Amino acid sequence: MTATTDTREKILAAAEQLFIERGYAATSMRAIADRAGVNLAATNYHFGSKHGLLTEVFHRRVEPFNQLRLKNLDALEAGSSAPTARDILEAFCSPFLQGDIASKAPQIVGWIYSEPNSVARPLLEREFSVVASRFQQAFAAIYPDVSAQELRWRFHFLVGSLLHLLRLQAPLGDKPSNASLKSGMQHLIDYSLAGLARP
Amino acid sequence: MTATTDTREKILAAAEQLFIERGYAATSMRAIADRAGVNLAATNYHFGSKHGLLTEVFHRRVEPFNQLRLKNLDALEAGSSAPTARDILEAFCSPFLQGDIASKAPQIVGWIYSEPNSVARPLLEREFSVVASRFQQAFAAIYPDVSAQELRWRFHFLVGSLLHLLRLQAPLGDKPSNASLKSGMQHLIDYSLAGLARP
DNA sequence: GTCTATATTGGGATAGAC
DNA sequence: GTCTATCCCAATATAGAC
Repeated sequence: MTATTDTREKILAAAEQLFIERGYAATSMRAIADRAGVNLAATNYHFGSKHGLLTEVFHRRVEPFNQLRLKNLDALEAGSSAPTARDILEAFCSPFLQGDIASKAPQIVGWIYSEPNSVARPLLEREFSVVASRFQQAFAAIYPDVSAQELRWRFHFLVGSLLHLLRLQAPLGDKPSNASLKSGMQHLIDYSLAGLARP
Repeated sequence: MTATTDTREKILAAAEQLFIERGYAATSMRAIADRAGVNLAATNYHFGSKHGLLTEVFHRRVEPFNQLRLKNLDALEAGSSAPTARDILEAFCSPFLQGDIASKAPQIVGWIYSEPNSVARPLLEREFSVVASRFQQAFAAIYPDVSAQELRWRFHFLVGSLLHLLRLQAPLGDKPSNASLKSGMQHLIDYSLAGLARP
């Protein structure tokens, strides 16, 4: 690593943390530069603008993460036996637990959905539309007697529960931790299966 | 109505709309005053500060809304026959559909949960902790064989699905409307019942 | 690639006239 | 209760030296 990428990385890490904590609009470039321990001008040199920095912060976590989701799904569909709903659900959710690949991905994804539409929409469309469509198709193959519209609703509610878990990690009153995310994900899968797999 | 309350109301309505659209941090007092058609100084006169305005915008929608939820629950528990899970779920969700009482409440609630913790937490604790606890108790009475911890998770996921519905109104790809909120709420209740009512 | 210094704009809040 | 005018500070972004 040269000093160049080092500065870049420090800015990205600081911005990521502050966006998660305070949101995009409430985070200033000054605060980012301060926490990164770099000069204010370096932020604009490397990313052009605050919005450019936002795009990069989001993309570098979510892109490899979504690749992993799709790889999981490919593996299931290439298998000899047809995947179960639980298999698909785990392919969709479990990457959030693989800390080595995307330790910050849960918080990044939980955060971006909470931004106003003007901020979040373009990023969501770009990064998630393929994944959402692939996984909905996978569920559709399992439940041929459920209408596409009904299936979209069920998927919608699943995503809502997942995002709420990613954002708060534990129910109000409990204190969040890495353990509670892992445990919560198991609860989520059991809960969601009941809602997804109805006649 | 005197001119006084009129100005107050115009500011509240404008702030409410802008907070929903852009979020708290991205909304300036100037933008609020402009949209309300009042002078900038009037905003500080009536609410002291931007944060005071936020508190009032939130409270005036959510307070009567939560009262209605609790009234619904009281009525159920005072009835001769024991309420079903569906009864309780409807008591919790249906106030979002009563446009005359709380036409903006769905969007307000959907929005406040998306604010950073520093903004949202104090408001959430103040306004929702009683309601959440009452409804969890009601579910606990129905499912005595499910542990309190497990029940908190299920309630947590239900709230996540509900908030996602309130925020986006329709699945990605569909276009949102009042009709889709109403229809979505029925889908949500069926979906959530399956997750809540497991052995 | 990184710094200092600064241009420029917009923010929240208030003093004081009416 | 409402206005005008303004204070003071923080924001994004860039110019230009090193």
